[in-house]
Amino acid sequence: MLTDRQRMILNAIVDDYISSAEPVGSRSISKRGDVGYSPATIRNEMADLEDLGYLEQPHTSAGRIPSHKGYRYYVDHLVPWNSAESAEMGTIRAFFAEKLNAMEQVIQHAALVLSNMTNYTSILLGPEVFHTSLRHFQLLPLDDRTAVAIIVTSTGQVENRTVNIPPEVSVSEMEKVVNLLNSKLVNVPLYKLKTRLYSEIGEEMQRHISHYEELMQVLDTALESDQEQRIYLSGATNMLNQPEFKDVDKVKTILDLLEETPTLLKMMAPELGGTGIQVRIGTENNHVAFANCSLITATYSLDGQALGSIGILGPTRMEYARVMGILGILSRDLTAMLAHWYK
Amino acid sequence: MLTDRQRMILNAIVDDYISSAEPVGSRSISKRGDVGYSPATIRNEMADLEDLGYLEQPHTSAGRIPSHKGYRYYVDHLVPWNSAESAEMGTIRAFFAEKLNAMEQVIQHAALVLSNMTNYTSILLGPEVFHTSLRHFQLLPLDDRTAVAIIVTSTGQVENRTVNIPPEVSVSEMEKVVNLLNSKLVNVPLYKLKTRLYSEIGEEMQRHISHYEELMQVLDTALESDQEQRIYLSGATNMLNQPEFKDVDKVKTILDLLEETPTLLKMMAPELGGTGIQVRIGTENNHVAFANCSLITATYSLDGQALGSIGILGPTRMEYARVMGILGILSRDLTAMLAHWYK
DNA sequence: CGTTAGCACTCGAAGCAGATGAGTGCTAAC
DNA sequence: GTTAGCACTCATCTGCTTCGAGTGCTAACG
Repeated sequence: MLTDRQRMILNAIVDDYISSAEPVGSRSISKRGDVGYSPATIRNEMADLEDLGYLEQPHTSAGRIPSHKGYRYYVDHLVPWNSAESAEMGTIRAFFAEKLNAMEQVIQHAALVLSNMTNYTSILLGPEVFHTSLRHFQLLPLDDRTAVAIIVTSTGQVENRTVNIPPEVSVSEMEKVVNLLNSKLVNVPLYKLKTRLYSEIGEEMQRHISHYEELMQVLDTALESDQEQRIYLSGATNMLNQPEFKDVDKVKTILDLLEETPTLLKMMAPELGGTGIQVRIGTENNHVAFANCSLITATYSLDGQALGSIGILGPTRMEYARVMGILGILSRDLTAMLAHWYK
Repeated sequence: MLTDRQRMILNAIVDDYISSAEPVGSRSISKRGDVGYSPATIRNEMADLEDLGYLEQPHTSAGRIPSHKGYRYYVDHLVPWNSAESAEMGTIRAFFAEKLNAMEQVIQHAALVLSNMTNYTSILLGPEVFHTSLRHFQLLPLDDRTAVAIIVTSTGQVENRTVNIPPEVSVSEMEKVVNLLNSKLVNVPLYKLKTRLYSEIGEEMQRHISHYEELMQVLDTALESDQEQRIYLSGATNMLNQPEFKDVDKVKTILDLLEETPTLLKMMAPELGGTGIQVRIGTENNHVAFANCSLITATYSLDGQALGSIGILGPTRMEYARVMGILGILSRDLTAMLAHWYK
């Protein structure tokens, strides 16, 4: 719908604004050289672009800045898509070179690397409990009344929970039960554990075990899956580097939001059909506090099914191209790594 | 060294400044009522206090604000010591009412409660590895090449580490070793584990076990104690509420420092002889960035030996009385809880 | 002699006026 | 279709003034 020249100018404006954070005027676009027109011509086009809603003017005699619609167009049509062989590649690959074992560590480290590379805030969502399964279950007695329930998942995570053991239950009985669980529940997805516990094992347990009720209660709390999905944040204070957040109040509302796990979860939850890289600009994140922020997310997956997501939060004036490139590489590599993990 | 009246006035000034964050003038002190003198008299005393170094003037015709020395005097001699039965007590006790099991959870929760109650930043240092001992050791095989080493400590913490098992070592051998470890190393302090491993068990193992070298290597990484002591931060963004930190740059350096674990460790490390509540004002924290901050810390202990510490970081203009009261109560209760924990 | 009233003085904060200049929109010429 | 020229706008900067909170000093008071 836009002419080539309009696209070119819009592109130049967004680029300029991204790096300068100042409204950009017709003269500075003209001087850049890559748009070979005089300021006047550019002014005309800018006026048109403003009418079409791609640009905004903070006030009459200031330069133009991209509107949300402008950013959207930029992201959808103009981003220089140099995902191929970027300089970033090296850093990311180097990060994978360190041998890291448990999935959790990988994710945590990735968050750090991301925020350092981009100077924005990175948000990583751990592999969903949804798709991980039980690899091993164990009860370690601490004393005669308490024990630690240990759940090892297929991604190598180890979760533990302290449980109270009712006095009536004997150690040998506990052992029997644990063996039963390990033989029957291994490879069952975590979120199905509790239902399977009742449906498949209940009957058998009732036959062999006294104090069925009490034991079930213990197991129930033991298998309580760590509902709060792991979220890893890194570089939250990078927000403070951005000139648009030099107002403490604004930044405070954002940082406060970042401490609320549920909000983050909602934001980061992988879109249903959404594969590839998603960009949500300004109000597209459904939160007023993020009106001046953009969130770029990608998912990593196994067998084509999204397992978790990685994201970068920054100002709407964000280095979309670079960040999208980095996220693309990282999500691909994470996916590859997962596949390898499962052999 | 100060006269009663000077003390009274200093106290009034600090109190006023703590709640208003504005330089306080002679008139406002006089109007408060609790100092029954005219502004002129108070002015004279203020001039003296300034000469003595307890007060400062931001500029000639502004009110006075307490100097570091003034805060120090206030904290040492003037803080209304109402630790007895404060309203805070309820909140803290309520927090302990929830039954919480593992030490780790308790600490984490305490950090949250502290920052919420005070509106400052809370920093908690977990129980030192130094004084916790091994309660149980376990190796869970994941597949034929890897296993999870699980260490349960006397404080109920569960640490886990993934280790690679050399192909030459058989499962039954591993079991033998684990049993040996459990029979010999339980109740040994964590930091002594590795030396004990070599001194006491090495010999015996060499007799019964083939592939001694390889196994030792596995155990060595498995017992590697989680060097980085656990630090729990809460309410870091509360810093942004303080008017003295409305300048983004200042707050950024502080928040950045708070993300550096080593720095925090150094700051929070329990003082050697120091028992009770410690207050470090401004530059007494050895960090320029904390020049405008005060850190109040207390320790919790077992058998008279400090295990960890709890602290509140806020502006030098801080509600010392309240915070010190809260920290006092909480540290006492944590200590009591620990004693109970060990029975 | 300690306390207080009075007063001149200081100095930052707030408000205002004019200058500056980046940037625009429009018109007319190329 | 493009561009040069020009009048116009408006945020920002600067210097100036005013205002007032607060001081220090002196002298008077009980």
